[in-house]
This record gives sequence, C-alpha cells and structure tokens, in this order.
Amino acid sequence: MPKPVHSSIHQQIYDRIAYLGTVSKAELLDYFPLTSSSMTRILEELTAQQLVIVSGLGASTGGRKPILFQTNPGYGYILGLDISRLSSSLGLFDLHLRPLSIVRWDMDRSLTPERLVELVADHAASMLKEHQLERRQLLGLGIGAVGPLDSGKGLLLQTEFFPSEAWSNVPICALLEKELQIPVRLDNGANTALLAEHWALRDEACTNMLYVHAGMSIRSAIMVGGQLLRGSIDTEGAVGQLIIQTGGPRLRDKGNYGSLEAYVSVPSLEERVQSQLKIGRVSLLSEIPPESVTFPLLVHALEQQDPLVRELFLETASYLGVGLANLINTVHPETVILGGALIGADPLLYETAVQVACRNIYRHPEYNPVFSPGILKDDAALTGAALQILQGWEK
Amino acid sequence: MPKPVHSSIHQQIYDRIAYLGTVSKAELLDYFPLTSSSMTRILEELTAQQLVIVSGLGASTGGRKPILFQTNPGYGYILGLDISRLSSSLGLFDLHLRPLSIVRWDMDRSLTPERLVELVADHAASMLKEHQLERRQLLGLGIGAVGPLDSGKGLLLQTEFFPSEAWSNVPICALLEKELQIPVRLDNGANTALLAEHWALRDEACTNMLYVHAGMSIRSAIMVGGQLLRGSIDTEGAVGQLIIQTGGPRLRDKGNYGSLEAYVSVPSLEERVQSQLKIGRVSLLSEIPPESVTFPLLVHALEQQDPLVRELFLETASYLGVGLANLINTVHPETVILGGALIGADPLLYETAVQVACRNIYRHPEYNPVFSPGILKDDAALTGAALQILQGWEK
DNA sequence: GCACCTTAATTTCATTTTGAAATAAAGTGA
DNA sequence: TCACTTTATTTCAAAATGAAATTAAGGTGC
Repeated sequence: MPKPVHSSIHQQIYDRIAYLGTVSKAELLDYFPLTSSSMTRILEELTAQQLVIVSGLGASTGGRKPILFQTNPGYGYILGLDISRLSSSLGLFDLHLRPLSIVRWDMDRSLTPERLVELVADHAASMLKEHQLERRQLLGLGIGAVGPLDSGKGLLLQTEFFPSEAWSNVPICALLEKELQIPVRLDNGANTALLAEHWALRDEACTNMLYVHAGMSIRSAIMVGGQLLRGSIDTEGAVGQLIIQTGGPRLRDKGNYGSLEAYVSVPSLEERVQSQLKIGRVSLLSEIPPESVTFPLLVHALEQQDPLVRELFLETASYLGVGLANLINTVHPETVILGGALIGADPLLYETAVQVACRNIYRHPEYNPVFSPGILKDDAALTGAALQILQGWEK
Repeated sequence: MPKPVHSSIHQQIYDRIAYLGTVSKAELLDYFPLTSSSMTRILEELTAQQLVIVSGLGASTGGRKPILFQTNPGYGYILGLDISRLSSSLGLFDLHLRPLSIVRWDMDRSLTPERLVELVADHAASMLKEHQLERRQLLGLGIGAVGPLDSGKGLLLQTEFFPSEAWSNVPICALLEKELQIPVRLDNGANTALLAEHWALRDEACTNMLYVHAGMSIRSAIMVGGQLLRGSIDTEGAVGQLIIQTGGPRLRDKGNYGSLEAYVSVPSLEERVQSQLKIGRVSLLSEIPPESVTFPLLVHALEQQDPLVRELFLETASYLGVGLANLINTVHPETVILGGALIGADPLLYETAVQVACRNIYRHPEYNPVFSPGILKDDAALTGAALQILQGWEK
C-alpha cells in the first residue's frame, strides 16, 4: 500500500478533458463523483483561467445539444526532448500535443552533456522566436532518454552508448532546469513512447499496453491499469536480458546466456550473418569481407531478396515473437505496439514476430490482444517526453 | 487513463489504519492531504461507529504522547475460502485478520459445486456457533481459487483439475452469496496469497512484489505500485507458459514448447525421473516400475539423498531460477516470495532457484531484490482471500 | 405550428466539509 | 522551574457540495 498521491479535482478534470479531447459536461460527470452543479462551477473556474475553452456544440441525442469543452491549446507550450544514441530531437508542442517545430541532430561521440544543454537551449530559443512565443509561456521540458537512468533523481547513469566519464551520472534535469528555468522531467524513451502511443490511441478500454522496440538493442515499456509499470529501478533495458534459450549464447560476452538481446538486436544479427558468411554460406554479401557487413548492408540485401539474410532476419523476428509471447503472458495487454529497425525492414518480419507471439499466448476465450506498429512511429518517444509535462504540471 | 475509482476519505483512512495496525493521528496526517482538525473529526466519526478504537498512548518523541488508534477487530468477521485442487480450507477471521478457526478438507473428484457450497455453509455455521457470533456480524466471504477464473464475474471457468461438466463456468460468488447472504469476492489463489504476504510484511517500501508457487503447476502473482497486476484476463496460470527454451519440449503434448511448466512442475519432474529410470539410470527407485514413480516417492528419495532424484530436483530448481529471473527482469520487485512443494522438499532447492535467478538479474547498482519463503506459508492464499473483503467492504 | 418528450445546463440555497489559526494538553530536557 | 517540542482540540469563517427546482434547447409526432 503506497502513499496515495492526491491531485485536486480541478487537475483531474483538466487531465480528463485533455485526454478525451472534446467533451461535454454531461460526459465528464460519468468520470467523477460530482453533481452537475459542482461540475458547472469547476468548469466555470477552468474556463475563467483560460485553461479550458468552449469548442462549440455537440450533436443532439434527442434533447438539448451539449456544450463541448476542450483544453486551451495555446494556454502554454511544452518542450519535448528525445535523447537517443544516434540522434536526438527537440520538439515544441502546444497543449493539444501538436508539434509546432521539431529539430533533429546527430549525437556525436564527442558531445558533452554541457554542450547538449547549450544545443537544447539554442534550439529552444529559436523555436520560441519562430512562433513568436515568450519564455514564460513554456510550461516545462520533458525528456525521454536511453537508459539506464534514474527518473526520480533526474540522472542519466553511465551508459554504454556514451561510454565516457563525462556521461556518467549526468544530472540532466538539474542542468536543463538551470539553463531554461522551467520544470524538467525525465523518463526512459520506451516509457515516453508508450505513454504517447497510449495517448494517441485514445481508447478507454486499453489500459494495459506493451511497447517493444527492437533495434540496436531491445527496449520495452509496459502499462498496467493505465499506469506505467515502474519497478524499483528503471526497466527499459532489462527486457534484453530475458532468457529465451537457457544455456544459449550471450551477446559479445556480456549479459545473460540465451538472452533475448543475444538473438534479437542489430549486433546479434550482424554477428550471425557474419559467421554464416565465414562458413561459406552463399549470399549477395559474399563479396564483402564478413567483418564489414553492417546493418545498412543487411537491410539492402534483404530488399534484394538475399536468401541468407532473409532467413536470418526471419529467424530474428521469430525469436522476437518468443520474447513478445513471454511479456504478453506476463501482463496480458490489450494492445501491443511493435517497432524498430529490426522488424521495420520488411512487413514480413513484423508479421512473423506477431505470428510467433500469437502462437505462444496462453489460450483464453476472452483474450485477443491487438498488435500495432503504433500511430506516432518515430515521434512517439518525443511526443511522450512532452506528455510527461502535460500530465504533471500544476494547473 | 482508466476511469478513476473513488472511495470516501473515511474508507481510505480506515484502510490505512488497518494496514498500519497501530497509528497516531499525526502519523495518519502524513498520508492524507487533510488538516489535523479534519482528521480529528473523521477519527471521531470512525470511533463513534466503533470501526476504530483507541489502543493507548505511544512513546513520546520529545513532546506530548500520541494517542494510538487501531481498527476494531471485533467490529465484524470475515470468512476466507481457499479452493485448491487437492484440498480446500475455510477460515474465520477477525478484522485484524487473525484466524479464529480454520478447517481443511480434501477435494474429492466427485464433489459438485453445490455440495461445496453446502460444505462451506455448514462449516461457516459451526464456526460462528463455536465463537458465539451471529450471522449478521459476518461482513463477507473472500475466495482464492485455482484458475482459470473470472474474478469480475465471479466465475470459476472450466478447469483441468475438476474436469467435469459440473465444474464448468460455476458462478461460485452468486451461489455462495445466495446461500450465505453476505458479499462474496473471488480472485485467484496466487493473487490472494501475494496480497496476504504483502499485508503481513507491512513494509511501506515494498510496493512491487512477485509471488511464485511451484507445485503441481506454476502459479504466480505480481504486485506493482501496491496494486495487483491484472491484465485483461486472469493471469495466474499463464506463467507456466513462459518460454525458457525455445523449441524445447512441451508438457504432456500441451502448452508451449519449452515452457516453464515443461521444466518446472510436479508432472514434468515425474516424467523426467521416469524416463531416466527407463534408460537405466541407477537410483533407489530402480526397483519400482517407472510409471509408478510419483511425487511423494520422489520426495522420499530426495530425503534419502538419491543422486538421480537429487540431480533432477536441482535441475528443476535451476529452471525455476531462470523463470524467476525473467519475471524479475520484467517487473523489478523489491521482494520475491517463493513457495511450493517443488522447492520446499529441501532447502538446497530454494537456494538453487534463488542463486540462478540472482545470476541472471539485470545489473543495477541500486537493485537488490529480497527473496523470501513468505511469512504465512500455506495460509497465505486463505488469509488473502479474507483480505479481499477487509479491503473491499463498504465501511 | 404546437404540444410534449428528452437531454443539457444553470440556479438557488441549506448543509457539509474544510482549512487556518489560536489554544490547550502533555510530555522532554536543562 | 522554565523553555521547548510534539500532539490534540477548538473555533469560526470560507469553500465546496448536493438536492431540487428551473431554464434552455433541441427533438418528434400529429
């Protein structure tokens, strides 16, 4: 029994309107134990503050037309920051979470945290200028970053992707708060992506979701009962350590034996293709020195219908399906969002992963999860980063 | 974003007092956004209703001694019912969840649901009589049952353990409500056991828990953020379908290939011992026809230090450790409760499972889960069954 | 066009709930 | 004893709430 968190009824109603998009007073009453007189008063207050605006009249269902409310998209603005390995991006969003501007840049190995903060500040400043907004209209900055990290303390822990002293235990929230003078929140990119996809889905019935992104590594996030599953540590990367083949190989002599990432990740795929080439398997890539065979070449070979590459891509997708089945059998989500370069290269890969997953799901007459590649695709993590602020800011 | 559930502040405060056991007004104020004047009023009301009683004065920490409150254990009584395969039990509890009486009986294959209801009613009546309680003092009956089931609808779905028409889609809640005229709630036994262990632990810091019971089958339950993880279906049995050996064997030609239950369950262990005996492995059991080798004999052989049996028991424990690691890497619980006949037969089994699990946990400097065999042991599911009522009943 | 039904929104007002601040109670420690 | 701490209670004005009546604005059938 954790300490309960209390947010004011105004806050809750605002959040509900934001989630529903456009909603009538009567509809809102379904969600709160209030009388219509109280709801009238609260909506008057929210409207007076300009937090909420009237957006017109809805269709009649046999009586008076309902007045429709929505949150005021221009009440304030939010920055979203997606920190990834190869590239990062910053987006400026209104309160309907529509992007006004998005800028991406490569993550150079020589980039220091201080330089990143400057970069963000510069981009933020020009975005504000572009849209003729003032700094005080910014409500906050949300970050979705590659782990490991400590979202509570706002720290990026030492990461294998920026393997330097400079990137060890970076208090990224504090740095950006100091620079921008606005609240900053941090979470891992898988969580923010899931959050955003859930938001974009706008499906009341979907409160349990699974998000899996298979690329350089496997990242995943889980939503249970409408809340992100947060164990006692940040969990984004742990999914790669799930064992799907007891006693199997490990990836680059690290991690668990027979782990998911040893079968489903870009480096693993590269390694497996290379070793097949070394033992003389025929392929379009046979001309190339095995050690030069990298992922972009593999994608190209796949497009050329190379049988060896195709076989190993499909094998990867199958193993991903096994991992998915395990996660699904643990949390039983209504919706599973699947993305990443490893299965994005060809529709068949996505289908294979889904098929294998489905084949191994615990049979239950009333259980039929929906698989989807997501709505927001590459902008999911960025949008979700901003969403953290929308949901957390004190209204 | 699920529909929020609203419970009155009185209810919440009662539940908090119940969980904390003994608590001062000042301490309670930490948990609720109330002023002390409001707390005074609410506690007065709860005390006037006899729901809460004053239990004395606490120690001074430099000032006035706090008045300590606790819930009134005699305000009402609760029945807990644990429906399992081999035996079931009924317990009568006070509101401190102390058992006044517990009765167990074997689950005969010929038992019908109707007969079970009668049995429960009879036992309940004699328990009430024994403690000179009246029927109206009963607040409800909570059930923890073997799955699959539908806790929302109060149904026991068709189960492999009672494989008859009579046990298909039994509306157990409705039947017992009609018979006993009190509210009845249903959940799977793993969930109720976890709930009870969490309650018994009384550790504020432990809001993420994993419960795994390895016996005839594997059952598990997960708590996240202080709430039971409930996917879109009841999940107790699905853990057995987790794949730990892609392409591995299945159990009795059913379920997933390489599933956890194919490696970690009584039938699987029996099968593996039998097949080793058939190929001539030496063992104390070599005298016995392989097909007659059943679990009780195995436990006996283990106690006799039989090498073959010992080896296969340990192998089973290792595989369990792999399954545990997968679950732990998914939810990162602070506490892992481990039980069941498969690892209860010898302390070494428990230790092996824990060791293998620990070896495969995602490394994180701040993560160190605690493993425990639980506090309540065999009474966990029963106690948790009653706990459902304690937490759910309208105060 | 007009009665009549439905749904939605507002108003009114007595009641309940709440928070802020002052006060009292009961202890510790020097 | 006195100063200080922690806990508990009281008081009262302000805020929030619910119930019920009322108003608004649309449908539908004749």
